[in-house]
Amino acid sequence: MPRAFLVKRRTPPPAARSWDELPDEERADTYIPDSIDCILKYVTEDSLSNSSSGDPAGDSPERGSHEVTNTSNDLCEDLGHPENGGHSQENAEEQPLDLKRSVRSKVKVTSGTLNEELYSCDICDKGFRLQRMLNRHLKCHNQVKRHLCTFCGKGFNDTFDLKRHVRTHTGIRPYKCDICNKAFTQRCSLESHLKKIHGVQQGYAYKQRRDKLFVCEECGYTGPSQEDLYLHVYKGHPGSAFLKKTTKKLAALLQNKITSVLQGSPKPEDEME
DNA sequence: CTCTGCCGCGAAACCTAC
DNA sequence: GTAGGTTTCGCGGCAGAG
Repeated sequence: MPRAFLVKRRTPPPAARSWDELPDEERADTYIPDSIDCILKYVTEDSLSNSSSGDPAGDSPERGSHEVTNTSNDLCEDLGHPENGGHSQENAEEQPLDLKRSVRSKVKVTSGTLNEELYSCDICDKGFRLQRMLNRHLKCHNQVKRHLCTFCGKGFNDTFDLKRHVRTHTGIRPYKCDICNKAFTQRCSLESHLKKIHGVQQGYAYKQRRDKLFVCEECGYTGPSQEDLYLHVYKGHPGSAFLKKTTKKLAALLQNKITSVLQGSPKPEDEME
């Protein structure tokens, strides 16, 4: 197996990804990047303060994403400058590579009948069965990327795309091979690995949903249920945005169970306020 | 009903061994 | 240069929340 998969070297960030030097089996399930604070600080102080075209009203430091007005190409150009996006000179040399990625275009041929597609995109003529699908598709053509990576400044249209991307910075790899302990950031990577390396064929139908994996983006902990994850975050990361985002109804439901589990354990600090 | 988070699929890019 | 496995990400579809 090529060692590149154990020690990633493609795009080292300004602050070294020390966690990437660990073997997968050591970092797979619970992995806390110890330099995450310095990275966030670096980005916050250097890039955000210098981006005069930013969104000062909407950028809370606690937010995982930011409203941005960069175009994707503009963004790539900006990232080439150390003062805008936190890239070092070393990374600036790799910028052509990033640029290639950013302009990568995909021509995806979607199977299915076009006869029932009543809503078509004026820009690319792609057709959709539902208006809301067209509305969502139009975001793809929108130059404004709503969700900005706090590590590298790259923008995404989708929060999940950002969340998935951030794992490349944090080193969190929730999907672990039971056979060789190698870990992956995405499920399809694990399934591809299982199929090619171990010859394990997944027994799922096309597009069949797998069991949801509940991942703590703070440390990489994975739980079998939302309740389990909530309990983990509640105890281990009381200041996590995850707790704030959990709906009140669900939180109340989980809180009752957690209370019975903890049986009088002290509340987290921010809950005490 | 709309919005949005999450998911899987697919493909380009990447990396190392040979 | 090529092969083969991995990484990364764009995007359509689905489903739950509001």
